[in-house]
Amino acid sequence: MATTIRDVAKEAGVSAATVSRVLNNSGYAHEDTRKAVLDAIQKLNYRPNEVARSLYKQKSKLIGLILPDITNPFFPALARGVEDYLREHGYRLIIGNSDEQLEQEIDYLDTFAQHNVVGIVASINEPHSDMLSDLNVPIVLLDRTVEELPAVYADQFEGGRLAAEKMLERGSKEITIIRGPIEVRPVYQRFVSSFQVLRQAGVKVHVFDSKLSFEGASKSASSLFEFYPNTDGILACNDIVAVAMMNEAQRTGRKVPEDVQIIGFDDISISELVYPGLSTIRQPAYEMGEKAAEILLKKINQQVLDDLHCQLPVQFIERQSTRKVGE
Amino acid sequence: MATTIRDVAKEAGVSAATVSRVLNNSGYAHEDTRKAVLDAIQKLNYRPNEVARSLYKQKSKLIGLILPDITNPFFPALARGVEDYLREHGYRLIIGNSDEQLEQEIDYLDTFAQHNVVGIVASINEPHSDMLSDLNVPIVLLDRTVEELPAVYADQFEGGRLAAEKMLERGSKEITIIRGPIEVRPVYQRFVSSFQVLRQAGVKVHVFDSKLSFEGASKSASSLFEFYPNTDGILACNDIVAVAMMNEAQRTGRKVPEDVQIIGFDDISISELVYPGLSTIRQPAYEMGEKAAEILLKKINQQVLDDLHCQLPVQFIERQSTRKVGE
DNA sequence: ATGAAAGCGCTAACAT
DNA sequence: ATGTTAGCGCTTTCAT
Repeated sequence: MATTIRDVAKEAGVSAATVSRVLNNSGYAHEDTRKAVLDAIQKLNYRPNEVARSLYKQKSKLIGLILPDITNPFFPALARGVEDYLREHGYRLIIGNSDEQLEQEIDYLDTFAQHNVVGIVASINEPHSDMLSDLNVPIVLLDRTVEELPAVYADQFEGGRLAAEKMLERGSKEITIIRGPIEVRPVYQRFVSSFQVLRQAGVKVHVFDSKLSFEGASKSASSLFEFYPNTDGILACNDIVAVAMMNEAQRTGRKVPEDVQIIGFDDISISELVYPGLSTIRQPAYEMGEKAAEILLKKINQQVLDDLHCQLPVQFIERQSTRKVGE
Repeated sequence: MATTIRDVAKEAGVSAATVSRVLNNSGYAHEDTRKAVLDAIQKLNYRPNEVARSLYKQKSKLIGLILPDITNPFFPALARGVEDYLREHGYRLIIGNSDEQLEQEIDYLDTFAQHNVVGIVASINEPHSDMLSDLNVPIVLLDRTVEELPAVYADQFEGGRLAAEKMLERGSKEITIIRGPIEVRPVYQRFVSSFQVLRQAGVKVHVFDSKLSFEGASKSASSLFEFYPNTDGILACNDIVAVAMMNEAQRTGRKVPEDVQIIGFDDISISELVYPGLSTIRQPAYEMGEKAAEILLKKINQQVLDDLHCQLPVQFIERQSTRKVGE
């Protein structure tokens, strides 16, 4: 059996209440008793039971995190940002993968409530507002947005625009945009933005669909050049898809970037390691996670938020899958 | 305020105890009252407070998971396996990244205890046995082993051997083994095993060190061919490192697999997507995670384990970074 | 078959 | 400055 606050109290020759006071630095405590208590705690290696604490205070030190799929490298980066920040502030994470499934999101939200989480960070598309207000717990959206909730995300329109412009500047004339699932908002936004720029520029543009997953990317890649053999520029919806497309380009004897240029989205770690290095639009995933955590803690501590929405800048990272030009 | 068991009791016109009974299918309950309670639960959308439950029973529905670094694609695969299995059985995950740091591992173990977790899955090298027995909670090691604890891992010796043999069969004569950090046991084991095979075969073999991370891989890759320019075969400690090396090979004008063959380890998702496709030793990560979860639940439910250690098979996955031979 | 009451470990009023 | 008491929401004897 773990040591309880009573054990400590007995050891120190005081009451449980006193122990609680020194533990929480609340109320008075004579320096001597304080020391006695601290000694007893040390001696018994006592750690307060968070569950009991949580039951009484109706709030835990737990924070819920919902991500679509931790298996997609973009999300672990977010998660680490969240975790590292929260951890330093004494909070821990209950984590759940939703696979973008409403049902699973709800299921986790439910669980979070049952465990008295004090806050939630979530990458979900349509927050179930009744549910959320029901929980009555601060939430911040990550990589997703909705008008009324705090959110941290990267500038998708700028990202989409940047990708298209850089591609244009580097001379591609027949560009295929790989569009991800339109239900995933940020992915759709970057598509729209790229598409607009390309259209206005008057180049030839194709739209080709792909899932965001590894298998999906691989599958769609295999038929890209059957549909659009003259593609000389690819704007991919994320880096995974970009890498798959780059593979297919090379496999079909095309040179990258000479014959086909490719720009990805996200800047996941692997993008730097593949050959040729993948040019991409960087989303500052780790920082996004940190920022979301920071905002969440502010809300938890009732501090006022300067802005509900925090948009982080994206950045064009040029590597070797595009033809560098003097700028 | 969330609805409590008393609200339900009042609504159903019974006592809290009765509600509890129907909730847990324990003790008697007349069919009529049972129905009344169920209706009330439905009507009030009542969900029992897991924290209160956990406090009384001294055990939660939470399971702790410690991973070195979720940012390394091998671990999310494990994590998903664990999560998906546990989830189906009503358990949730508190997750923590340790960065292989003893201090953080202990920190999380502590947290887990404070939250009354009923079990732990951990990828840690030296379980702090005093601590662990202190928690008095079942644990299963994942991707790591120690004599006395249940563990799930892939056959590292076989993996190392396979990689070396396949490389030999495919004709490389001057092989560089990229050795990861020797403190990480499985990584060390695969190295030893490969090394032995290569030595016995009498080919020229170099050993070159690298970290397992993206940055580490990239850094060490950049000087590989300065040290061993005549390398015609690379055995990498994991796929990330393999991809980095493959990049460097191509960057320095070497053809893969014609001039240099490369075999990785893990078979992370991206390995299929890079060009050329990376031949590798597959560890069944997702299945490992599932298996660990399964074993943990068995322990939690006091069932007997057939074997303490569960070793899963590895497999050589041949793609295009090696020269296929008729076999 | 059901209810009353105690208690899981902790904290916060309230006394002293 | 410190102790006593009640109670967070639940489960489980023990009565009835």
